[in-house]
Amino acid sequence: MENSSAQETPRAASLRGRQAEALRNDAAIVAAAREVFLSDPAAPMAAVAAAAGVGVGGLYRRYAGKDELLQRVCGDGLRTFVGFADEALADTGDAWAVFERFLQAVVDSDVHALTMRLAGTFRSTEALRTLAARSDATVERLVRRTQRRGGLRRDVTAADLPVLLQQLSAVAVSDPYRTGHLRRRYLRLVLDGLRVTHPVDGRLPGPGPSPAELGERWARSR
Amino acid sequence: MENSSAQETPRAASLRGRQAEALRNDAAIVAAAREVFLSDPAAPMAAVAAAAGVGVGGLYRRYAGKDELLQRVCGDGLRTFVGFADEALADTGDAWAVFERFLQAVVDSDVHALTMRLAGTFRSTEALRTLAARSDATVERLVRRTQRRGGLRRDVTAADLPVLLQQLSAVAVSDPYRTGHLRRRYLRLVLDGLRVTHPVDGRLPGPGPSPAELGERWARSR
DNA sequence: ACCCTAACGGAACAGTTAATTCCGATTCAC
DNA sequence: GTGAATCGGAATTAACTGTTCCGTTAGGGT
Repeated sequence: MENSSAQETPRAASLRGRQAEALRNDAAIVAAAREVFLSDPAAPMAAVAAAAGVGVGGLYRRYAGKDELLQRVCGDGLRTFVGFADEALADTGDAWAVFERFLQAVVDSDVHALTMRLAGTFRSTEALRTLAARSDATVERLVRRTQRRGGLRRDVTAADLPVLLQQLSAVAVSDPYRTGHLRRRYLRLVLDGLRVTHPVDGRLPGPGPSPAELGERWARSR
Repeated sequence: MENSSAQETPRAASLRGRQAEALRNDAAIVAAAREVFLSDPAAPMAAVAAAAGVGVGGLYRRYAGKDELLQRVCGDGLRTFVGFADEALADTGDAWAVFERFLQAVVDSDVHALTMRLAGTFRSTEALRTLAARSDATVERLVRRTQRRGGLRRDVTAADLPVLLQQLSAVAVSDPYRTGHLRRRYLRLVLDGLRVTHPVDGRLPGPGPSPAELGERWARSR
């Protein structure tokens, strides 16, 4: 939806005619790419073009190749994610409620499915990795705060969150609307497992995911 | 591991020489297929052959095509799953403990990952669908019993289980051993969310997955 | 009105991947 | 020693998909 990273967007002023079409296409392409790659991370460029109502030529005029398009989409997703996290951290209301809303927002916006399912699909960039690192740091702080003041169980780590989100994003049916509903359903279940008002029988077994294990997904591929 | 459905296995008696090799290959192929397709449902036949230490020719001597091999592996998995479910249902011990062990076993044996990740990959068969139906019925009974006598929260349905298992099977790192550990970790989390000794704030939102939604996965493809 | 040019759509090209077939070599059974 | 069963893997064939190329179109400046 939004275009945080101006891809050399020409002065956003309202243009008309051919240039207006170009601008519309810019938006359509990113939106289409987001949607298409979301439902199939390995989708062909032609599928993106079709979804955007554009010829493949139009794609290549803007992006040097598939990698670049993927990086753009993935970067947008990561930025949105970090946005949610920052927002949550800035919210000093009830810690647990904030935490819940944060996950809710991430799940609803599908950002995580996007970012994670795409990682490993294309050559990552330094910028992307930096962004990911910042993301991790923010989540880390959020988790700690929620443990301290929000009743989040102590035996989960920040590294568990990406994995939990990844699991949630594995829930998918053909109807995107229903998919959203179902994900919310399982998120609630997970949240109930995460908040331990009354200590349950066992600590979570084994250590959580290590940075290396999470990092596997960001390894450069190809 | 086991070979419930005798694939016209020649009288299991100990043969020797060439036929012994053939028999060994039979086993190696199924085992290799299981392992390979587990880590990559779209793996090429050549990968299975290599893992089995057999030429591709050997594969095609036994299975008419990839579909048939996939059906075999998938069927084996489903049967194992049903086995666990039956076993659980027959166990009249502490209902919750039995339920926990059941999920534990399913997750550990990776059956579900196998069955679900493969569904949709190949042309299903009537036999497979029948087996799936029986599986559903058994799980349904198990869930109801656990709700009645084991403290399983009332707002989950039997249809939630496949989805939860699917989510768990989305947890995967390169090391299969660690993958098992991590899955157990998140299973515990889910279990904590499933058993509600103390009522939590909200009922699970929305209706659970409908049979049709679950069935999508079994739709014939290709 | 009339070109020039930017942008467009999509056909054609080239490289890759993977299912399946085929065949010469191998090895036991008799 | 010979034949039939089995083997391994090269060759074949069919799709698929990223990318390039080019003829067409339509603003917009004069």
